[in-house]
Amino acid sequence: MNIIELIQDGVIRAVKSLYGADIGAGDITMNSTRKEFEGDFTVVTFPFTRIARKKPDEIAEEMGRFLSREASYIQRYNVIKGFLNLSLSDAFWREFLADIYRNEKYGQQPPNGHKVLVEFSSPNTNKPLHLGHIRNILLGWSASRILEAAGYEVYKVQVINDRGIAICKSMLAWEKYADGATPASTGIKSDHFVGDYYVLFEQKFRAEYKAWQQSDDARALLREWLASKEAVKAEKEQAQKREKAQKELGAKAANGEVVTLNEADFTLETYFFKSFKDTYFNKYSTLGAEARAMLRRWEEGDAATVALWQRMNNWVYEGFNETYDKLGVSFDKLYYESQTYLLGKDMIERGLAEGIFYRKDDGSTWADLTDAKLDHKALLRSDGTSLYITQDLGTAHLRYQDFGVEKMVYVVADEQNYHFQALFEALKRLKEPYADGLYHLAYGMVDLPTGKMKSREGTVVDADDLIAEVVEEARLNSYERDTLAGLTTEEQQAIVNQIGLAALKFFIIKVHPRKRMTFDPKESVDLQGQTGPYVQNAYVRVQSVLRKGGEQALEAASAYEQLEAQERELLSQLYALPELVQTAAAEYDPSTIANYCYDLAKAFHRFYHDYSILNADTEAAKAFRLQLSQAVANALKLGMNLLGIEMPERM
RNA sequence: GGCCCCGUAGCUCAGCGGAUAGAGCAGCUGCCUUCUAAGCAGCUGGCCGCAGGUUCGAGUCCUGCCGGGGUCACCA
Repeated sequence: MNIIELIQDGVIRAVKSLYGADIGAGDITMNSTRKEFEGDFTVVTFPFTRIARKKPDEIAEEMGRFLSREASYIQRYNVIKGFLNLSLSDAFWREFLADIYRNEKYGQQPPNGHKVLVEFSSPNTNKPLHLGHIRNILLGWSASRILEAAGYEVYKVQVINDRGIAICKSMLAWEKYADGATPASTGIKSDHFVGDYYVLFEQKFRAEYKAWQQSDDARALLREWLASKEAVKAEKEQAQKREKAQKELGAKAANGEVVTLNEADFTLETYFFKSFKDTYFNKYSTLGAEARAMLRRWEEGDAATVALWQRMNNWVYEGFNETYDKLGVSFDKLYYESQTYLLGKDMIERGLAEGIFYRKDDGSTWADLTDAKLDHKALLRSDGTSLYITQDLGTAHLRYQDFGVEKMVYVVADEQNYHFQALFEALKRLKEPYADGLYHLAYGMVDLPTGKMKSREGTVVDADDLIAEVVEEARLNSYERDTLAGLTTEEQQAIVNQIGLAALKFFIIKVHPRKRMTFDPKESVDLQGQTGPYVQNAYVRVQSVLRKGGEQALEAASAYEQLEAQERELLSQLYALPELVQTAAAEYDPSTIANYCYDLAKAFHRFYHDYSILNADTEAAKAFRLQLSQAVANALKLGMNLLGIEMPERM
């Protein structure tokens, strides 16, 4: 029995003995005592008023008297209104600390024999990784680590979208304009190199489109559309958009920014050509035709095309791996869409045979999910080719065959919530054995202080740039402080990396995944306050004390009486760690771990400031505080590692 | 319009149905001859979007409304 269960048991006995009623542990409201009151745990006595027919404070008083008499682990109690604050005995805390301070695994659960797969990152291969991917990667990695700590055997995978029209655009642009240039010949990081050709394609295409807009064909189409009733609707929409833009403008102007409305954005012509872009690409564009031809050749297995595809994708992978290395993440297995996109058809056939799915007259296959409050979902095109969900069904099944996992977690942005609901529902209806263990770890988009990231407007924050920036900031700070003197350049660089990445990672992970977040680059490189480096600093302070203290015989701690309130506070926080890890795993929520680490670091910084460890009044106090510091450092290291953040020994 | 998510201090975010709603940043003020000041302490700052309801007790649960976002493809 842990202490919480012991107290609950005591309360149950108290209620029985004092009021003659039987209650269960679930009837007891208990939390850790707020900092401003004395005590470790608090029992709320309001709920017992009906049973006891007494006032809450009387109940608390009677219960407190009972517990301090009957339960040896209770040292003192006090009553404030209906709250019974219990202080555990010094002996209890001493033994708890002696138990854990050497245990670097404290907080982790032993293996539970269950397997879980986590999919994250899963980028397209036409562009380098950006800030949105970083949130995805950090959440996925952290969720994986947390599940491991909760006892699961975890498999980390990604699905790489290596096929389709996007990569063909890069390929085509490279073929047409690169003149044989390579990442090696240009010295450009290889994924950026490929991304540059994607951007180049878009530029050339846009120029082509713009020129075409003046053609007779285009003018005729525009005239025709202007006469349609769609244009009437569009007119209203554009007017609304203009109004909204004007309002935002007003706000900016009040801030002293000088901005003007671009009237051309709100004309019907602009609207038409914007909405016509895809049609133009597919029906009129020369470049579009060439890109689609390339896609067709790829699908037919044309050797030269496949070779180019292979070559460019490899460049991208090489670049991605560099970024993953910098972020300190890795995967157990990669799935490539080019190899999985045909999977799933058999499952759909089976579903069709079993009457779970149905086929429309036009030959397309559908799932009717309306009774699950979802819609009808298309599973196969009328020509029998597969869709995104077709592949997802197949990939899920394949992964089950590969790893035999009972659970699968998909770390994917929340814009795909509906897709995953439909996918999970379809898998459930197919009676897949893992169907009840599916979870979509959905996260909100990352905005900038200036608004949404838009690739068209060049406001996308590049992952590599961002990492370099936070590390550089850490380097400048460290240089100013001059605390790393005596270390080699490599050692210093390693520490500066750890600090910069801690700032970035902590800044992103501390926000609850579900929430859309604003990423302020300026704040993300902050090294003070509620940040990763703040937590690291608490750990480093402990290491410094331990170094100065040398080898200590810590048995004297058993003679330490009268723990200080701040020591109890730290112990109480340490006590909460194992359950916190399990909750974080059950809820797939790394942000709680980040907040815990911050709270613990904060409490330690205060303790460190207010009390001397090495110069404590007695040998017992010194030994006890060394144990306590060690335990705090272990907990911080474990917690931060669950977030994918490394701890330096000095900083 | 239907469904889903969000709304807490000037800004970014915490907050298990329980006590006087908390941090950080920003602003102002103190503390380094003492274990690393990437630290500590103090001040300033709140109709927890609004309105009802459930409850001994609601920022937290329920309903409605308002505001923001997402999504409603034989795209991914």
